[in-house]
Amino acid sequence: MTETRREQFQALRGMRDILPPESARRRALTAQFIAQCESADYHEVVPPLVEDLGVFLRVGEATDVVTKEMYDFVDKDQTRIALRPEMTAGVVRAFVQHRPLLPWKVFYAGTNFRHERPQKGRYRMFDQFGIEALGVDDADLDVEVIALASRFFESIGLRQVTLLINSLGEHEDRERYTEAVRQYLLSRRDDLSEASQVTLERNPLRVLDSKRAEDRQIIRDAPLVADYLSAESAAHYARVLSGLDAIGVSYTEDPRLVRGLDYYRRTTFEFAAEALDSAQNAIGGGGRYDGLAEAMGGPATDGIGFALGVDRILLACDAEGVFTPESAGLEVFVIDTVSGEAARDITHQLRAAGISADRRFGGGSMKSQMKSADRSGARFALIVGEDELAVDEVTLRPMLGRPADGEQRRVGRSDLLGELNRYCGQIDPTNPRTIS
RNA sequence: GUGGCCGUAGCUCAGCCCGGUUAGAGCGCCAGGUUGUGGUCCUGGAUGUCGGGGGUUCGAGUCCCCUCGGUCACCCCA
Repeated sequence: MTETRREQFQALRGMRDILPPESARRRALTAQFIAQCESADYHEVVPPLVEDLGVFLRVGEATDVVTKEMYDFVDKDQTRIALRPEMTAGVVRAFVQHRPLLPWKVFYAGTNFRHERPQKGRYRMFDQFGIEALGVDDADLDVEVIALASRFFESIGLRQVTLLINSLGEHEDRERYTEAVRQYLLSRRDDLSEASQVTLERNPLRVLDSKRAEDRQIIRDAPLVADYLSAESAAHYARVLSGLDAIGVSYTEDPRLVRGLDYYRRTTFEFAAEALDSAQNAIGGGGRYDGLAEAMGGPATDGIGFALGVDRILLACDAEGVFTPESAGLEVFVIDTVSGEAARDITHQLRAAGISADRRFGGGSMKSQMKSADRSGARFALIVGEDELAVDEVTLRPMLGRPADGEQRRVGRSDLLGELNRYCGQIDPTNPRTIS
């Protein structure tokens, strides 16, 4: 009765630990994305993880992301704050606060929180990266933004990605269209699924996204946005499409694509991974949000951006069997069967010289230390035993069977670095190598 | 938030339907075969709050309830 068991904690629901080697793979993915961004002159912005609740409410009062899924709470000073459910709102807030020169082209990579029921490819804590470009009304910017995402997917080897695209028109167009959809759906209200009838009340456009069989037929006959676009919106959209054609980015027009966030205007798009058979096959999405900066209290400023889901991209990569980067690999594993002092000193010396090295702590037999060396994947085992110690030498044993690494041999301690430098690369300490 | 399925060693799983001696396998791990040499092979070894709590029973991994977690779908979205 008095015996108490120590409670064992585990990660909260929907949150998980990313362990090696998966952690390195994610880092490599992000590095790829950053490279694409920088090639187009986008630079990183790092907004806070927490904002005033009001910032996120601008995302849309009618969206689930804001109404049901936000991690919001009252701070110690009684202000209402929230963990970000997405990045765009914070970035636009930052834009309004700092008023940078236009155009402002930024990228971000970070963690978001949404209190949803976890599912494959959907977690309560999840990473996204994306870009935002503010201050330009040119359709060619839409093309640039979309093309950047498209190039990124190609660069990591993803092939089965479909770009879905649509235009929701200007604010007024969208309003008129929404009303038309509402009227139409009301006329068929009794045929809609129960859930969609509820959705219809607060956000008619979202009904168009329903996956329920009974809704499908009705949705098919719903009014099309294209018929509600102003001449200007239609021209903008046409120019986006012709731009994509010109640079060879293929797309599928989807007149039902409405997307979940209220702030979208005109161009909207989504990337679907065809290799994913789960319902979570949207690996990214974005669009224009021309009214958002103004809603945030800033000047009327056009904007466009997208966000990509790291977890889902990786899932898609798994499904296609692509993007399996290998780590750089350990160069030397030091084995010391005497006192351990040589292992201590040599690993330090090698690392300082830019050669990656590891050893085993706690000694152990030659055999067991060799097993450790093998498991480490090291290119060379560097052996120090009684014999070597006596004559101030080490034994260098190639472990990977590469002909270029030569045969096992004895090397003088003073010649060690010179010998290894013939095989192992130097590390620039200001630019540590990453896995590629 | 709603519903289906699942939860047994570090991992993948068998055992559960038809309760009954020390709960198993493969992989991994450790050690030895090889008193200085890994990856193959052989031999041996360690490891389980059977997710947690309660109940039924002489007896529960096995049956019942609750709960937590996972998973899939819906909702929604990346």
